[in-house]
Amino acid sequence: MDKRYYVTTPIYYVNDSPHIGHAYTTLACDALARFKRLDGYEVYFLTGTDEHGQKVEKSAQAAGVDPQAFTDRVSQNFRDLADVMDFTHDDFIRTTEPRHKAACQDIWRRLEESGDIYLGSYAGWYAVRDEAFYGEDELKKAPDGSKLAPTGAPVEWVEEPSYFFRLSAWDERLLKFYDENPDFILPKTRRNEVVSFVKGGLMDLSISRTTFNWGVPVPGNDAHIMYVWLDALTNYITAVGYPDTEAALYKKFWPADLHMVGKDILRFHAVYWPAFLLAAGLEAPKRVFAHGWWTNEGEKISKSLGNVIDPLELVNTYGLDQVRYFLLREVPFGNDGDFSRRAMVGRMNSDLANDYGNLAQRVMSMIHKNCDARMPAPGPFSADDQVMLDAAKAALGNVREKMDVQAFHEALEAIWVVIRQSNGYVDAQAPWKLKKEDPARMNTVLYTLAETIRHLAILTQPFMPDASARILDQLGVAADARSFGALESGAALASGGAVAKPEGVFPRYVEEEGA
RNA sequence: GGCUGGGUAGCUCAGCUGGUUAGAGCGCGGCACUCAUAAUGCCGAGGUCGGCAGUUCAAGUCUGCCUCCAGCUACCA
Repeated sequence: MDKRYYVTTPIYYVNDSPHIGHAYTTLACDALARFKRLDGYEVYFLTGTDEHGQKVEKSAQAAGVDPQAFTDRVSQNFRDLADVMDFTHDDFIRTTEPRHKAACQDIWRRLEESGDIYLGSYAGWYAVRDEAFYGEDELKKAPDGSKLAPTGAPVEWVEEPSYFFRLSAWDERLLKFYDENPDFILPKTRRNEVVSFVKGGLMDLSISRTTFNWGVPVPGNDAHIMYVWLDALTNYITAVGYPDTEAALYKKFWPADLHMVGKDILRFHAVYWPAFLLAAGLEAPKRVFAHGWWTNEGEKISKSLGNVIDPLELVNTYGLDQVRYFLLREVPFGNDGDFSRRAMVGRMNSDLANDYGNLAQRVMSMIHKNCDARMPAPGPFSADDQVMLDAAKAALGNVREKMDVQAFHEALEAIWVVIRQSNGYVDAQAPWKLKKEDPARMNTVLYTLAETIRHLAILTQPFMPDASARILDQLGVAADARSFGALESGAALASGGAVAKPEGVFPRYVEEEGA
Protein backbone atom coordinates (compact mmCIF):
# COMPACT_ATOMS: atom_id res chain seq x y z
CA MET A 1 0.00 0.00 0.00
CA ASP A 2 1.21 3.49 -0.89
CA LYS A 3 1.82 5.71 2.05
CA ARG A 4 0.93 9.00 0.44
CA TYR A 5 -1.15 11.80 1.78
CA TYR A 6 -2.43 14.92 0.06
CA VAL A 7 -4.04 17.50 2.29
CA THR A 8 -5.26 20.95 1.35
CA THR A 9 -6.50 24.12 2.95
CA PRO A 10 -8.93 26.32 1.08
CA ILE A 11 -7.27 29.08 -0.86
CA TYR A 12 -7.85 32.24 1.10
CA TYR A 13 -9.49 35.23 -0.48
CA VAL A 14 -6.88 37.96 -0.55
CA ASN A 15 -9.40 40.68 0.04
CA ASP A 16 -9.63 39.53 3.67
CA SER A 17 -6.87 40.05 6.13
CA PRO A 18 -5.65 36.91 7.89
CA HIS A 19 -7.51 36.07 11.10
CA ILE A 20 -7.85 33.21 13.52
CA GLY A 21 -10.08 31.28 11.14
CA HIS A 22 -7.38 31.10 8.50
CA ALA A 23 -4.79 30.14 11.08
CA TYR A 24 -7.07 27.47 12.48
CA THR A 25 -7.82 25.74 9.20
CA THR A 26 -4.21 25.65 8.13
CA LEU A 27 -3.06 24.61 11.59
CA ALA A 28 -5.27 21.55 11.49
CA CYS A 29 -3.78 20.61 8.12
CA ASP A 30 -0.28 21.28 9.36
CA ALA A 31 -0.69 19.01 12.37
CA LEU A 32 -2.03 16.32 10.10
CA ALA A 33 0.73 16.77 7.54
CA ARG A 34 3.41 16.61 10.21
CA PHE A 35 1.77 13.57 11.74
CA LYS A 36 1.66 11.72 8.45
CA ARG A 37 5.25 12.56 7.62
CA LEU A 38 6.38 11.21 10.97
CA ASP A 39 4.27 8.16 10.29
CA GLY A 40 6.22 7.42 7.14
CA TYR A 41 3.95 8.97 4.55
CA GLU A 42 5.02 10.99 1.59
CA VAL A 43 2.96 14.12 2.16
CA TYR A 44 1.84 16.92 -0.07
CA PHE A 45 0.40 19.80 1.90
CA LEU A 46 -1.11 22.63 -0.10
CA THR A 47 -2.32 26.08 0.83
CA GLY A 48 -2.58 29.32 -1.09
CA THR A 49 -4.59 32.36 -2.04
CA ASP A 50 -7.63 33.04 -4.20
CA GLU A 51 -6.85 36.21 -6.08
CA HIS A 52 -9.49 36.70 -8.73
CA GLY A 53 -12.87 38.38 -8.85
CA GLN A 54 -14.61 41.66 -8.94
CA LYS A 55 -13.87 42.60 -5.36
CA VAL A 56 -10.16 42.25 -5.85
CA GLU A 57 -10.38 44.21 -9.09
CA LYS A 58 -12.16 47.02 -7.26
CA SER A 59 -9.83 46.99 -4.29
CA ALA A 60 -6.85 47.24 -6.59
CA GLN A 61 -8.48 50.12 -8.39
CA ALA A 62 -9.18 51.85 -5.12
CA ALA A 63 -5.56 51.35 -4.11
CA GLY A 64 -4.49 52.79 -7.42
CA VAL A 65 -2.45 49.78 -8.49
CA ASP A 66 -3.00 47.11 -11.08
CA PRO A 67 -4.61 43.93 -9.80
CA GLN A 68 -1.50 41.81 -10.09
CA ALA A 69 0.58 44.23 -8.04
CA PHE A 70 -2.24 44.41 -5.52
CA THR A 71 -2.54 40.66 -5.11
CA ASP A 72 1.22 40.29 -4.94
CA ARG A 73 1.10 42.51 -1.91
CA VAL A 74 -1.90 41.12 -0.03
CA SER A 75 -1.10 37.51 -0.80
CA GLN A 76 2.08 38.07 1.15
CA ASN A 77 0.05 38.58 4.33
CA PHE A 78 -0.99 34.96 4.18
CA ARG A 79 2.52 33.73 3.59
CA ASP A 80 3.65 35.79 6.56
CA LEU A 81 1.00 34.15 8.72
CA ALA A 82 2.18 30.73 7.61
CA ASP A 83 5.72 31.63 8.66
CA VAL A 84 4.65 32.83 12.07
CA MET A 85 2.59 29.70 12.67
CA ASP A 86 5.43 27.48 11.47
CA PHE A 87 3.28 25.81 8.85
CA THR A 88 5.00 23.22 6.69
CA HIS A 89 3.07 23.43 3.43
CA ASP A 90 4.84 21.98 0.42
CA ASP A 91 3.33 24.44 -2.01
CA PHE A 92 1.64 27.81 -1.83
CA ILE A 93 -0.58 28.24 -4.84
CA ARG A 94 -1.88 31.53 -6.18
CA THR A 95 -4.75 31.51 -8.62
CA THR A 96 -3.04 34.24 -10.65
CA GLU A 97 -0.24 31.90 -11.65
CA PRO A 98 -0.01 30.77 -15.30
CA ARG A 99 -0.16 27.11 -14.26
CA HIS A 100 -3.54 27.72 -12.71
CA LYS A 101 -4.93 29.51 -15.71
CA ALA A 102 -3.92 26.56 -17.84
CA ALA A 103 -5.58 24.12 -15.47
CA CYS A 104 -8.83 26.09 -15.31
CA GLN A 105 -9.08 26.39 -19.05
CA ASP A 106 -8.38 22.73 -19.49
CA ILE A 107 -11.02 21.54 -17.08
CA TRP A 108 -13.42 23.95 -18.76
CA ARG A 109 -12.75 22.31 -22.12
CA ARG A 110 -13.32 18.90 -20.63
CA LEU A 111 -16.65 19.98 -19.19
CA GLU A 112 -17.61 21.48 -22.52
CA GLU A 113 -16.73 18.28 -24.33
CA SER A 114 -18.74 16.16 -21.93
CA GLY A 115 -21.73 18.39 -22.58
CA ASP A 116 -21.94 19.72 -19.03
CA ILE A 117 -21.53 23.36 -20.01
CA TYR A 118 -23.97 25.43 -22.03
CA LEU A 119 -24.42 29.11 -22.77
CA GLY A 120 -27.49 30.73 -21.31
CA SER A 121 -28.24 33.86 -19.42
CA TYR A 122 -28.14 34.68 -15.77
CA ALA A 123 -30.99 36.79 -14.54
CA GLY A 124 -31.86 38.15 -11.16
CA TRP A 125 -32.44 41.13 -8.96
CA TYR A 126 -29.20 43.02 -8.83
CA ALA A 127 -28.27 45.81 -6.48
CA VAL A 128 -25.60 47.97 -8.02
CA ARG A 129 -24.71 49.47 -4.67
CA ASP A 130 -24.11 46.04 -3.10
CA GLU A 131 -22.72 44.44 -6.23
CA ALA A 132 -24.82 41.44 -5.44
CA PHE A 133 -27.76 39.47 -6.69
CA TYR A 134 -30.68 38.74 -4.40
CA GLY A 135 -33.40 36.14 -4.48
CA GLU A 136 -37.00 37.16 -4.93
CA ASP A 137 -37.84 36.09 -1.38
CA GLU A 138 -35.08 38.18 0.14
CA LEU A 139 -36.40 41.45 -1.23
CA LYS A 140 -38.21 44.07 0.74
CA LYS A 141 -40.77 46.53 -0.54
CA ALA A 142 -40.08 50.25 -0.50
CA PRO A 143 -42.90 52.64 0.49
CA ASP A 144 -43.40 53.52 -3.16
CA GLY A 145 -43.84 49.85 -4.02
CA SER A 146 -40.47 49.35 -5.69
CA LYS A 147 -38.24 46.46 -4.62
CA LEU A 148 -35.30 46.84 -2.31
CA ALA A 149 -32.42 44.61 -1.30
CA PRO A 150 -32.29 43.44 2.33
CA THR A 151 -29.64 46.10 2.75
CA GLY A 152 -32.05 48.75 1.54
CA ALA A 153 -30.33 49.25 -1.77
CA PRO A 154 -32.50 49.60 -4.86
CA VAL A 155 -32.47 46.56 -7.15
CA GLU A 156 -33.08 46.11 -10.81
CA TRP A 157 -33.83 43.07 -12.94
CA VAL A 158 -30.66 42.25 -14.80
CA GLU A 159 -29.91 39.65 -17.40
CA GLU A 160 -26.46 38.85 -18.65
CA PRO A 161 -25.17 36.04 -20.79
CA SER A 162 -23.52 33.33 -18.76
CA TYR A 163 -22.25 29.84 -19.15
CA PHE A 164 -23.85 27.25 -16.94
CA PHE A 165 -22.72 23.98 -15.50
CA ARG A 166 -25.41 21.33 -15.76
CA LEU A 167 -25.43 20.61 -12.03
CA SER A 168 -29.10 19.64 -12.19
CA ALA A 169 -28.09 16.46 -13.98
CA TRP A 170 -25.82 15.37 -11.16
CA ASP A 171 -27.98 14.86 -8.09
CA GLU A 172 -28.47 11.11 -8.55
CA ARG A 173 -24.82 10.52 -9.27
CA LEU A 174 -23.76 12.61 -6.31
CA LEU A 175 -26.10 10.78 -3.97
CA LYS A 176 -24.69 7.51 -5.22
CA PHE A 177 -21.21 8.84 -4.64
CA TYR A 178 -22.03 9.85 -1.05
CA ASP A 179 -23.60 6.48 -0.50
CA GLU A 180 -20.54 4.63 -1.72
CA ASN A 181 -18.21 6.89 0.25
CA PRO A 182 -19.79 7.23 3.68
CA ASP A 183 -16.81 9.13 5.09
CA PHE A 184 -16.52 11.56 2.20
CA ILE A 185 -18.04 14.32 4.31
CA LEU A 186 -17.20 14.73 7.98
CA PRO A 187 -18.47 15.38 10.56
CA LYS A 188 -21.53 13.21 10.09
CA THR A 189 -24.01 15.97 10.79
CA ARG A 190 -22.52 18.03 7.96
CA ARG A 191 -22.85 15.06 5.70
CA ASN A 192 -26.55 14.89 6.53
CA GLU A 193 -26.95 18.52 5.61
CA VAL A 194 -25.27 18.06 2.27
CA VAL A 195 -27.19 14.91 1.41
CA SER A 196 -30.46 16.58 2.25
CA PHE A 197 -29.48 19.58 0.19
CA VAL A 198 -28.75 17.43 -2.84
CA LYS A 199 -31.89 15.37 -2.35
CA GLY A 200 -33.83 18.59 -2.59
CA GLY A 201 -32.77 18.89 -6.21
CA LEU A 202 -30.03 20.92 -7.82
CA MET A 203 -30.11 23.88 -10.12
CA ASP A 204 -27.64 24.61 -12.84
CA LEU A 205 -24.75 26.75 -11.81
CA SER A 206 -23.68 29.98 -13.40
CA ILE A 207 -19.96 29.67 -14.02
CA SER A 208 -19.03 32.76 -16.00
CA ARG A 209 -19.44 36.51 -15.81
CA THR A 210 -19.08 39.31 -18.31
CA THR A 211 -19.08 42.21 -15.87
CA PHE A 212 -15.45 42.18 -14.86
CA ASN A 213 -12.10 41.14 -16.26
CA TRP A 214 -9.93 40.02 -13.36
CA GLY A 215 -9.99 36.28 -13.75
CA VAL A 216 -9.42 33.40 -16.11
CA PRO A 217 -10.96 33.94 -19.55
CA VAL A 218 -13.32 31.29 -20.84
CA PRO A 219 -11.53 29.38 -23.59
CA GLY A 220 -12.90 30.44 -26.93
CA ASN A 221 -14.92 33.35 -25.57
CA ASP A 222 -12.85 36.08 -24.01
CA ALA A 223 -15.91 38.13 -23.21
CA HIS A 224 -16.51 35.70 -20.33
CA ILE A 225 -14.48 35.28 -17.19
CA MET A 226 -14.68 32.00 -15.31
CA TYR A 227 -16.64 32.57 -12.16
CA VAL A 228 -15.44 31.95 -8.65
CA TRP A 229 -15.82 28.35 -7.69
CA LEU A 230 -14.74 26.61 -10.84
CA ASP A 231 -11.65 28.79 -10.78
CA ALA A 232 -11.00 28.47 -7.06
CA LEU A 233 -11.65 24.76 -6.59
CA THR A 234 -9.47 23.83 -9.53
CA ASN A 235 -6.43 24.95 -7.56
CA TYR A 236 -6.38 21.56 -5.86
CA ILE A 237 -5.50 19.81 -9.10
CA THR A 238 -3.40 22.64 -10.53
CA ALA A 239 -0.97 22.19 -7.69
CA VAL A 240 -0.32 18.57 -8.53
CA GLY A 241 0.34 19.21 -12.18
CA TYR A 242 -3.05 19.20 -13.89
CA PRO A 243 -3.76 19.35 -16.82
CA ASP A 244 -0.90 16.91 -17.13
CA THR A 245 -2.61 13.90 -15.59
CA GLU A 246 0.54 11.92 -16.26
CA ALA A 247 2.61 14.31 -14.13
CA ALA A 248 4.46 12.62 -11.30
CA LEU A 249 2.74 14.66 -8.62
CA TYR A 250 -0.68 14.11 -10.09
CA LYS A 251 -0.26 10.38 -10.33
CA LYS A 252 1.13 10.27 -6.85
CA PHE A 253 -1.29 12.51 -5.01
CA TRP A 254 -4.58 12.83 -6.84
CA PRO A 255 -7.23 12.23 -5.61
CA ALA A 256 -6.54 14.30 -2.51
CA ASP A 257 -6.97 12.56 0.81
CA LEU A 258 -8.45 15.55 2.54
CA HIS A 259 -9.82 18.98 1.77
CA MET A 260 -10.04 20.83 5.04
CA VAL A 261 -12.63 23.60 4.93
CA GLY A 262 -14.65 25.86 7.18
CA LYS A 263 -18.28 24.92 7.48
CA ASP A 264 -19.31 27.94 5.40
CA ILE A 265 -17.77 26.60 2.21
CA LEU A 266 -18.68 22.96 2.65
CA ARG A 267 -21.25 22.87 -0.09
CA PHE A 268 -18.88 24.09 -2.72
CA HIS A 269 -16.43 21.35 -1.82
CA ALA A 270 -18.87 18.55 -1.20
CA VAL A 271 -21.33 19.19 -4.03
CA TYR A 272 -19.94 21.36 -6.79
CA TRP A 273 -16.40 20.11 -6.71
CA PRO A 274 -17.08 16.38 -7.01
CA ALA A 275 -19.64 17.17 -9.70
CA PHE A 276 -17.08 19.18 -11.68
CA LEU A 277 -14.49 16.47 -11.33
CA LEU A 278 -16.72 13.54 -12.15
CA ALA A 279 -18.11 15.44 -15.13
CA ALA A 280 -14.57 16.08 -16.32
CA GLY A 281 -13.77 12.41 -16.02
CA LEU A 282 -11.48 12.96 -13.04
CA GLU A 283 -11.50 11.38 -9.62
CA ALA A 284 -13.21 13.08 -6.69
CA PRO A 285 -11.27 13.72 -3.46
CA LYS A 286 -11.52 11.20 -0.67
CA ARG A 287 -12.72 13.45 2.08
CA VAL A 288 -13.96 16.92 2.87
CA PHE A 289 -13.92 17.90 6.52
CA ALA A 290 -15.89 20.94 7.64
CA HIS A 291 -14.72 22.46 10.88
CA GLY A 292 -16.46 25.06 13.04
CA TRP A 293 -15.92 28.68 13.93
CA TRP A 294 -14.44 30.46 16.90
CA THR A 295 -16.18 32.99 19.07
CA ASN A 296 -14.28 35.49 21.18
CA GLU A 297 -15.12 35.48 24.90
CA GLY A 298 -18.54 34.10 24.03
CA GLU A 299 -19.24 36.73 21.38
CA LYS A 300 -19.62 36.16 17.70
CA ILE A 301 -16.61 37.55 15.88
CA SER A 302 -17.27 40.32 13.41
CA LYS A 303 -15.44 43.22 11.91
CA SER A 304 -18.14 45.61 13.02
CA LEU A 305 -17.86 44.47 16.63
CA GLY A 306 -14.13 44.95 16.33
CA ASN A 307 -13.39 41.71 18.16
CA VAL A 308 -11.48 39.99 15.40
CA ILE A 309 -8.74 37.75 16.78
CA ASP A 310 -5.34 38.34 15.29
CA PRO A 311 -3.31 35.13 15.37
CA LEU A 312 -0.03 37.05 15.43
CA GLU A 313 -1.10 38.79 18.58
CA LEU A 314 -2.04 35.48 20.20
CA VAL A 315 1.32 34.00 19.35
CA ASN A 316 3.11 37.04 20.74
CA THR A 317 1.13 36.89 23.96
CA TYR A 318 1.00 33.17 24.69
CA GLY A 319 3.62 31.55 22.51
CA LEU A 320 3.31 29.58 19.30
CA ASP A 321 3.21 26.05 20.69
CA GLN A 322 0.73 27.13 23.31
CA VAL A 323 -1.60 28.64 20.75
CA ARG A 324 -1.31 25.64 18.47
CA TYR A 325 -2.09 23.34 21.39
CA PHE A 326 -5.02 25.38 22.60
CA LEU A 327 -6.71 25.64 19.21
CA LEU A 328 -6.53 21.91 18.60
CA ARG A 329 -7.23 20.76 22.15
CA GLU A 330 -9.91 23.08 23.46
CA VAL A 331 -12.73 22.13 21.13
CA PRO A 332 -14.03 18.86 19.71
CA PHE A 333 -12.78 19.33 16.16
CA GLY A 334 -15.75 20.08 13.92
CA ASN A 335 -17.66 21.97 16.60
CA ASP A 336 -17.70 25.70 17.10
CA GLY A 337 -15.45 26.84 19.90
CA ASP A 338 -14.92 29.79 22.14
CA PHE A 339 -11.64 31.55 22.61
CA SER A 340 -11.30 33.07 26.03
CA ARG A 341 -8.29 34.36 27.85
CA ARG A 342 -9.27 32.30 30.87
CA ALA A 343 -9.49 29.06 28.88
CA MET A 344 -6.24 29.79 27.06
CA VAL A 345 -4.35 30.41 30.28
CA GLY A 346 -6.00 27.39 31.89
CA ARG A 347 -4.79 25.08 29.13
CA MET A 348 -1.35 26.63 29.17
CA ASN A 349 -0.88 26.24 32.87
CA SER A 350 -2.75 23.03 33.63
CA ASP A 351 -2.05 20.89 30.60
CA LEU A 352 1.25 22.26 29.41
CA ALA A 353 3.14 23.74 32.35
CA ASN A 354 1.84 21.54 35.17
CA ASP A 355 1.18 18.21 33.52
CA TYR A 356 3.54 17.92 30.59
CA GLY A 357 6.31 20.46 31.13
CA ASN A 358 6.66 19.71 34.80
CA LEU A 359 6.77 15.99 34.14
CA ALA A 360 9.70 16.41 31.80
CA GLN A 361 11.33 18.86 34.12
CA ARG A 362 11.09 16.80 37.32
CA VAL A 363 12.31 13.64 35.63
CA MET A 364 15.24 15.17 33.81
CA SER A 365 16.19 17.20 36.79
CA MET A 366 16.46 14.02 38.87
CA ILE A 367 18.49 12.33 36.17
CA HIS A 368 20.77 15.30 35.91
CA LYS A 369 21.33 15.50 39.65
CA ASN A 370 21.31 11.87 40.67
CA CYS A 371 22.63 9.94 37.72
CA ASP A 372 25.80 11.79 37.06
CA ALA A 373 24.08 13.82 34.35
CA ARG A 374 23.84 10.74 32.18
CA MET A 375 20.93 8.67 31.00
CA PRO A 376 20.86 5.78 33.49
CA ALA A 377 20.94 2.14 32.48
CA PRO A 378 17.84 0.26 33.59
CA GLY A 379 17.86 -3.00 35.49
CA PRO A 380 15.05 -5.54 35.13
CA PHE A 381 11.65 -3.90 34.70
CA SER A 382 9.02 -4.49 37.37
CA ALA A 383 5.37 -5.05 36.56
CA ASP A 384 4.69 -1.37 37.30
CA ASP A 385 7.44 -0.29 34.93
CA GLN A 386 6.07 -2.53 32.25
CA VAL A 387 2.57 -1.09 32.63
CA MET A 388 4.01 2.39 32.20
CA LEU A 389 6.08 1.43 29.16
CA ASP A 390 3.20 -0.43 27.58
CA ALA A 391 0.94 2.59 27.96
CA ALA A 392 3.55 4.79 26.29
CA LYS A 393 3.92 2.29 23.50
CA ALA A 394 0.18 1.95 22.96
CA ALA A 395 -0.29 5.70 22.59
CA LEU A 396 0.78 5.90 18.95
CA GLY A 397 -1.95 3.53 17.83
CA ASN A 398 -4.56 5.46 19.78
CA VAL A 399 -3.40 8.80 18.46
CA ARG A 400 -3.22 7.54 14.88
CA GLU A 401 -6.79 6.30 15.07
CA LYS A 402 -7.97 9.73 16.18
CA MET A 403 -5.89 11.62 13.61
CA ASP A 404 -7.34 9.52 10.82
CA VAL A 405 -10.76 11.00 11.55
CA GLN A 406 -9.41 14.48 12.30
CA ALA A 407 -10.28 14.18 16.00
CA PHE A 408 -7.36 16.36 17.09
CA HIS A 409 -8.77 16.98 20.54
CA GLU A 410 -9.07 13.25 21.17
CA ALA A 411 -5.61 12.59 19.81
CA LEU A 412 -4.21 15.05 22.32
CA GLU A 413 -6.34 13.63 25.10
CA ALA A 414 -4.96 10.18 24.32
CA ILE A 415 -1.47 11.58 24.84
CA TRP A 416 -2.48 13.32 28.05
CA VAL A 417 -3.83 10.11 29.50
CA VAL A 418 -0.26 8.82 29.38
CA ILE A 419 1.13 12.08 30.78
CA ARG A 420 -1.17 11.89 33.80
CA GLN A 421 -0.34 8.24 34.24
CA SER A 422 3.34 9.15 34.19
CA ASN A 423 2.94 11.71 36.94
CA GLY A 424 1.12 9.10 38.98
CA TYR A 425 3.91 6.64 38.33
CA VAL A 426 6.52 9.12 39.53
CA ASP A 427 4.70 9.60 42.81
CA ALA A 428 4.07 5.91 43.29
CA GLN A 429 7.70 4.97 42.65
CA ALA A 430 9.13 7.97 44.54
CA PRO A 431 12.57 7.87 42.97
CA TRP A 432 13.78 10.52 45.44
CA LYS A 433 13.41 7.89 48.16
CA LEU A 434 15.07 5.20 46.06
CA LYS A 435 18.08 7.43 45.75
CA LYS A 436 19.20 6.30 49.23
CA GLU A 437 17.43 2.96 49.51
CA ASP A 438 18.04 1.38 46.15
CA PRO A 439 19.96 3.42 43.56
CA ALA A 440 19.78 0.67 40.95
CA ARG A 441 16.02 0.66 41.26
CA MET A 442 16.00 4.44 40.99
CA ASN A 443 17.90 4.17 37.75
CA THR A 444 15.32 1.78 36.36
CA VAL A 445 12.46 4.06 37.34
CA LEU A 446 14.08 7.14 35.88
CA TYR A 447 14.95 5.30 32.72
CA THR A 448 11.36 4.10 32.41
CA LEU A 449 10.20 7.68 32.76
CA ALA A 450 12.70 9.03 30.27
CA GLU A 451 11.68 6.39 27.77
CA THR A 452 8.03 7.27 28.34
CA ILE A 453 8.76 10.96 27.84
CA ARG A 454 10.61 10.12 24.63
CA HIS A 455 7.39 8.56 23.34
CA LEU A 456 5.35 11.54 24.47
CA ALA A 457 7.63 14.13 22.92
CA ILE A 458 7.78 12.28 19.62
CA LEU A 459 4.00 12.16 19.60
CA THR A 460 3.52 15.83 20.42
CA GLN A 461 5.75 16.99 17.57
CA PRO A 462 2.91 17.51 15.08
CA PHE A 463 1.11 19.79 17.52
CA MET A 464 3.96 21.55 19.30
CA PRO A 465 7.02 21.18 17.12
CA ASP A 466 9.32 23.53 18.97
CA ALA A 467 8.74 22.44 22.57
CA SER A 468 8.73 18.78 21.56
CA ALA A 469 12.07 19.21 19.86
CA ARG A 470 13.52 20.82 22.94
CA ILE A 471 12.38 17.95 25.14
CA LEU A 472 13.89 15.47 22.71
CA ASP A 473 17.09 17.51 22.65
CA GLN A 474 17.26 17.34 26.42
CA LEU A 475 16.76 13.60 26.33
CA GLY A 476 19.57 13.31 23.84
CA VAL A 477 17.39 11.84 21.09
CA ALA A 478 19.13 12.21 17.74
CA ALA A 479 17.44 14.31 15.08
CA ASP A 480 17.07 11.30 12.82
CA ALA A 481 15.45 9.19 15.56
CA ARG A 482 12.30 11.21 16.02
CA SER A 483 9.87 9.67 13.57
CA PHE A 484 7.21 7.21 14.65
CA GLY A 485 9.43 4.46 13.38
CA ALA A 486 11.57 5.19 16.44
CA LEU A 487 8.63 4.11 18.61
CA GLU A 488 8.53 0.60 17.25
CA SER A 489 9.59 -2.19 19.51
CA GLY A 490 13.33 -2.54 19.57
CA ALA A 491 14.12 1.13 19.34
CA ALA A 492 14.61 2.63 22.75
CA LEU A 493 16.45 5.35 24.53
CA ALA A 494 20.17 4.68 24.77
CA SER A 495 21.80 4.80 28.17
CA GLY A 496 24.91 6.78 28.97
CA GLY A 497 24.14 9.92 26.97
CA ALA A 498 24.62 13.30 28.61
CA VAL A 499 21.56 14.88 30.21
CA ALA A 500 22.01 18.59 30.74
CA LYS A 501 20.34 20.56 33.47
CA PRO A 502 16.82 20.85 32.10
CA GLU A 503 15.14 24.09 31.16
CA GLY A 504 11.39 24.47 31.28
CA VAL A 505 9.74 24.29 27.89
CA PHE A 506 6.26 25.41 28.96
CA PRO A 507 6.45 28.42 31.25
CA ARG A 508 3.44 29.16 33.40
CA TYR A 509 1.46 32.15 32.28
CA VAL A 510 1.14 34.66 35.07
CA GLU A 511 -1.46 37.39 34.65
CA GLU A 512 0.04 40.83 34.79
CA GLU A 513 -1.02 42.78 37.82
CA GLY A 514 -3.40 45.66 37.51
CA ALA A 515 -4.23 44.82 33.93
C1' G B 1 -42.19 26.09 7.96
C1' G B 2 -39.09 21.60 6.43
C1' C B 3 -34.67 18.72 7.40
C1' U B 4 -30.46 17.42 10.67
C1' G B 5 -27.94 17.39 15.29
C1' G B 6 -28.05 18.33 20.38
C1' G B 7 -30.02 19.24 25.65
C1' U B 8 -25.62 14.08 30.99
C1' A B 9 -21.97 16.88 37.64
C1' G B 10 -20.68 24.58 38.76
C1' C B 11 -18.03 24.71 33.45
C1' U B 12 -16.49 21.90 28.82
C1' C B 13 -17.59 17.20 27.26
C1' A B 14 -17.30 11.02 26.93
C1' G B 15 -20.89 7.40 27.42
C1' C B 16 -20.84 1.13 20.78
C1' U B 17 -25.53 -2.87 19.24
C1' G B 18 -30.52 -1.24 26.38
C1' G B 19 -28.03 -4.76 31.82
C1' U B 20 -23.84 -4.40 38.23
C1' U B 21 -22.85 1.66 42.73
C1' A B 22 -23.54 7.17 35.27
C1' G B 23 -17.55 8.79 33.73
C1' A B 24 -13.18 12.41 32.38
C1' G B 25 -10.81 17.20 32.49
C1' C B 26 -11.23 21.94 34.76
C1' G B 27 -13.18 24.27 39.25
C1' C B 28 -14.20 23.22 44.62
C1' G B 29 -12.96 20.60 49.76
C1' G B 30 -9.52 17.42 52.45
C1' C B 31 -5.08 14.45 52.87
C1' A B 32 -0.15 12.93 51.25
C1' C B 33 4.52 14.00 49.19
C1' U B 34 8.67 17.32 48.55
C1' C B 35 12.05 15.13 42.75
C1' A B 36 9.76 19.31 39.99
C1' U B 37 7.62 25.33 36.64
C1' A B 38 4.10 26.71 44.87
C1' A B 39 4.24 21.83 40.25
C1' U B 40 2.42 16.22 41.43
C1' G B 41 -0.47 12.16 43.60
C1' C B 42 -4.63 10.19 46.43
C1' C B 43 -9.56 10.71 48.49
C1' G B 44 -14.13 13.36 48.43
C1' A B 45 -18.48 16.53 47.65
C1' G B 46 -21.59 17.41 43.45
C1' G B 47 -26.02 14.63 38.57
C1' U B 48 -34.66 13.19 39.29
C1' C B 49 -28.84 11.84 32.49
C1' G B 50 -34.51 18.69 29.30
C1' G B 51 -40.05 17.13 30.49
C1' C B 52 -44.23 13.61 30.12
C1' A B 53 -45.99 8.89 28.66
C1' G B 54 -44.81 4.14 26.80
C1' U B 55 -42.01 -0.75 25.30
C1' U B 56 -39.09 -4.17 28.46
C1' C B 57 -37.37 -8.54 33.72
C1' A B 58 -34.20 -4.03 32.91
C1' A B 59 -33.59 2.68 29.52
C1' G B 60 -28.97 8.16 29.87
C1' U B 61 -29.09 4.21 25.95
C1' C B 62 -35.49 2.12 22.17
C1' U B 63 -40.77 4.51 20.68
C1' G B 64 -44.27 8.73 20.77
C1' C B 65 -45.50 13.59 22.20
C1' C B 66 -43.77 18.27 24.33
C1' U B 67 -39.99 21.93 25.25
C1' C B 68 -35.36 24.63 24.60
C1' C B 69 -30.71 25.39 21.65
C1' A B 70 -27.75 25.09 17.18
C1' G B 71 -26.87 24.16 11.99
C1' C B 72 -28.71 23.61 6.85
C1' U B 73 -32.61 25.24 3.51
C1' A B 74 -27.81 27.49 -3.49
C1' C B 75 -24.55 31.42 -6.94
C1' C B 76 -20.19 37.66 -1.54
C1' A B 77 -16.34 34.46 -0.91
